[in-house]
Amino acid sequence: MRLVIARCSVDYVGRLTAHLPLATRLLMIKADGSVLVHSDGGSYKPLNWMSPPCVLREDEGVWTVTNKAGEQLLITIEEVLSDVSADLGVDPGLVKDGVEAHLQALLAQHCEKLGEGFRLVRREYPTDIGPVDLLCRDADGQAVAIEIKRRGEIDGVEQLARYVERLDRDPLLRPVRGMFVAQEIKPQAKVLAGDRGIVCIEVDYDELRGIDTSADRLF
Amino acid sequence: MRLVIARCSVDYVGRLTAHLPLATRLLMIKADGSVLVHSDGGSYKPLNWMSPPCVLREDEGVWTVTNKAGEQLLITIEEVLSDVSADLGVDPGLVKDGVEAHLQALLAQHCEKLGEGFRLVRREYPTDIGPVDLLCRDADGQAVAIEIKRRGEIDGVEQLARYVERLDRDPLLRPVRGMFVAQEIKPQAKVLAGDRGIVCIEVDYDELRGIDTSADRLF
DNA sequence: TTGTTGATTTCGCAA
DNA sequence: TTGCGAAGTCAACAA
Repeated sequence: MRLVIARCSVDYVGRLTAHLPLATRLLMIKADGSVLVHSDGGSYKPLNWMSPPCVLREDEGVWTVTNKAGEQLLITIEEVLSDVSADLGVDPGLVKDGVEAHLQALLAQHCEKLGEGFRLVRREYPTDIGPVDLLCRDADGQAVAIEIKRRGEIDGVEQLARYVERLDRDPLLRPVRGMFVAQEIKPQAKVLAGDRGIVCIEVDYDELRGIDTSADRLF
Repeated sequence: MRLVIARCSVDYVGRLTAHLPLATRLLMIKADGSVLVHSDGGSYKPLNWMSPPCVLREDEGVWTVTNKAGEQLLITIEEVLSDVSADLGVDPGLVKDGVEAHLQALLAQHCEKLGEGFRLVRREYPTDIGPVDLLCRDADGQAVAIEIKRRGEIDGVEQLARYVERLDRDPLLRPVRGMFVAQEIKPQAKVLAGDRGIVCIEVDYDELRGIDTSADRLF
């Protein structure tokens, strides 16, 4: 990795065109040739960048970064204030825990938490407009399509409503009801769900994880 | 801005928990206190980070970054390989040039590209749930409501369906048909559009831009 | 302040 | 490879 602090202006021509006027910025050049232009603030997103794979050509006062699609990042360098390099090696990578996939896995395993007598038919039950997270049968044997989100918003309800509409056309499933499950459901989503005849359930991730852990610890 | 290259391990506890094993990485500390942990590859997204506003506490071999919500980034530093600082000042910021707006302008000017004999009634035709991008009349004089997106997804189809439903209540327009226009339309959006009786058209932005340019150059 | 929408989204998984 | 949904999405903009 190479880190250059320089007074520069930057132009991007590709999926859009964008321009950065002359100012002092950090230019980060990674081992794969990708370039990031960072200012001293804002978020983790650079002001401008070129994603790998791409090629950096360094001319007198002008850097040209080009990718396969022909998109270009033009960096005009007025003055270099600092220029350091280091060999970082390959990163072992991030280990995550606590995202939607976990929630879905936990609920698939403990679907009785969603309603007494619930039995799982399958996860990722396919429809022709995409898979629904869980398909269950309730205590009466009626089909229940379940959409799981970390945070329940209006889109998720619409999405589930479409799934239910599709699944309800299947004579082997009909009648199908919908259940919207999330750690937290926004009021507007609840209203729309009510309109669509969809039940909303808010679940506690830590509690579910606890159940799972305690079940493991029985042995 | 301060740039530290160090052998370190990183733990994040907040909206999720995540761990980075010991490796050499770049730690970027911005003027607003935010911290980014970058590896020498991947995209512009850091391996881990803390967004501002947040506070960095530096102890012997351990950095603790905390934000208002109580989320924490713990950086355990084994060895510092480089440590440079620079004053970058405030960045004047990015100047963008949009694609979707341009696409709408081009199609308003060349709506015959959407169907033979099409005439523009107006851009941003108002309804009580928001303006539809274009309203046209086809060769037979029938009203056509047109929604333009850069990329056509399922939400856009729903949006257009709502517009068509509203406009169709107007006796001066009825019957109104819908047309969904984008550079690229996803298969699922096409399926839903078919269901809703909406026509899908994929247009070539570069070609349209070319027509426009050549038309300009007649003079 | 809160909600909604777009992104040069990026990222990960599965067909 | 492509498609699709999630993201610690982030960030801009409107209400």
